[in-house]
Amino acid sequence: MRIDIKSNKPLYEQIISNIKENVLKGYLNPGDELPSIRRMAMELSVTPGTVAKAYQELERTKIIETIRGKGTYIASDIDMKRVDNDKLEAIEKELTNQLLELIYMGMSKDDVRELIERLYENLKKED
Amino acid sequence: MRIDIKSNKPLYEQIISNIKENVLKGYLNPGDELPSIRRMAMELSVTPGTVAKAYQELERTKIIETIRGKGTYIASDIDMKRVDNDKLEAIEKELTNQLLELIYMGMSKDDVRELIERLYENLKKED
Amino acid sequence: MRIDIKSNKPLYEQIISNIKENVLKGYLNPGDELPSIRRMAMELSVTPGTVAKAYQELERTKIIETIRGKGTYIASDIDMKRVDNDKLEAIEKELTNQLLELIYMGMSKDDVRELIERLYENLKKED
Amino acid sequence: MRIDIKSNKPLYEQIISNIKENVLKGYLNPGDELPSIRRMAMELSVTPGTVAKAYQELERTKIIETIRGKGTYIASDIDMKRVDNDKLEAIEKELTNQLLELIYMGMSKDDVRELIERLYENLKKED
DNA sequence: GTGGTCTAGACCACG
DNA sequence: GTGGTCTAGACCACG
Repeated sequence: MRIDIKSNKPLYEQIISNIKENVLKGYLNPGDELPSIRRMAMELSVTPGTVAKAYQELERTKIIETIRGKGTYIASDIDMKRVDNDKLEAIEKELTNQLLELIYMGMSKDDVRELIERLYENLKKED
Repeated sequence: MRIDIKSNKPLYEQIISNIKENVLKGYLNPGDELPSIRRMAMELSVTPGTVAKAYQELERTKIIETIRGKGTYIASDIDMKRVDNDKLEAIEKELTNQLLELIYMGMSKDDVRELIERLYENLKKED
Repeated sequence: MRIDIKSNKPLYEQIISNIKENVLKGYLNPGDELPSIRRMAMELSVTPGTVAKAYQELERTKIIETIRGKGTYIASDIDMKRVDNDKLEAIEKELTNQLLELIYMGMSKDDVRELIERLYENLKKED
Repeated sequence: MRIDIKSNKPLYEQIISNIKENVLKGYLNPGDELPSIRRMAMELSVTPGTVAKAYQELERTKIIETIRGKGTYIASDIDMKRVDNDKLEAIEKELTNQLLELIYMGMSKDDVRELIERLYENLKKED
């Protein structure tokens, strides 16, 4: 698991994306224990507050569960089928902007299709 | 042309996206004059500096041309075929994150494909 | 004689540079008559005020002479040997900045030397 | 580091030139931290916005890297070998104008050569 | 009229 | 603490 300190994407969001990706790929499964906040912070060379923020957000969206005094775990009832319309709309807006950029860089519809396909495949099991 | 004051996306970036989208859809064509900074600022209820920042960014990427003391125009030699590898890489990263979110919302590969197709179509001429 | 409306260099300065260059190359000689302000303005598709400003500046630096009611001429006693220390300092500063940019673009000392040589040659008689 | 408030050169451009010059001379090296926007603004008696504009421009050209919430640093992979043809053309035009001025001040080809040589040397390590 | 720069602040998210 | 965005204005050169 790696973090890019130079990215303009906030560190805590990078941590969230990373964990979600690991769940999706099957590297992390329901019930698996996550490293403690301090341990994870050390591994990534960030402050504990940053990891805490990521964990809180993941807990809020029910991807992980914290058992006080024990540890943090991937939620046992993790459900990937909840649809959040507000969020969907936001993602669509952002996706639209990125498509716009791709088109401005000279990509044809087929190029875009292919790119999406490729990115999608990279996300499913095994990097 | 509208701006969403509540969006977490900076106003000047929204202006940029809007203009790019209008060019792509054919509402704005090479040589067309854009509203002056002050006029656009009034219409959008933002400060002139915010519009100026958007225009300057568009100028740097060669989408518009400004003639000091005269006005701002869609570039006559607008070229959408320049490829910028650094930028492509950044877009791929962001796209990956958005795909991730879509999958978490329960979308199948076909759903994603369909969504992209739909967004793409919305970008081409006529909303 | 051409003017670049898109340049960020003021039009009147472009006119000044153009005339100076023509004198240097021998296309314009002491005593030669320049087009009237209105005529020059039409030829360059600029407003007469812009040409007037250029002529005034050239007159101030003794490169041209205006004889009221007759016309404007290249100064008969044009002297290219006046040294203006303030101006020299200003030019040195700007030159330094441009050298800086060239070095940042990867030019070696020899590359720079060669470039200057080439530009210098282009300035002397015959383009 | 000094700024000339009376110069007709914009303050933020002066800041940019200053930093580039310091990098070239080896006073600033890859990884070095730059003063924060506010600190630099105070030292130069300008507004933070002006320094921010300079830093952003330097970031766009990959000379510095900023880590949001942490600070601004000289790029670790600073690369001076990127060639930008549009920019080169613009610099050549400006250089031509400056050579023109030098010739008008009575400089011979040798004088010009010498001047360039001297300016070039001043740029390399140690003032 | 136009765009460009700048001030003197404010508020924000991130760490 | 840091950088990023934005306001509400000012002044400037150019045309």
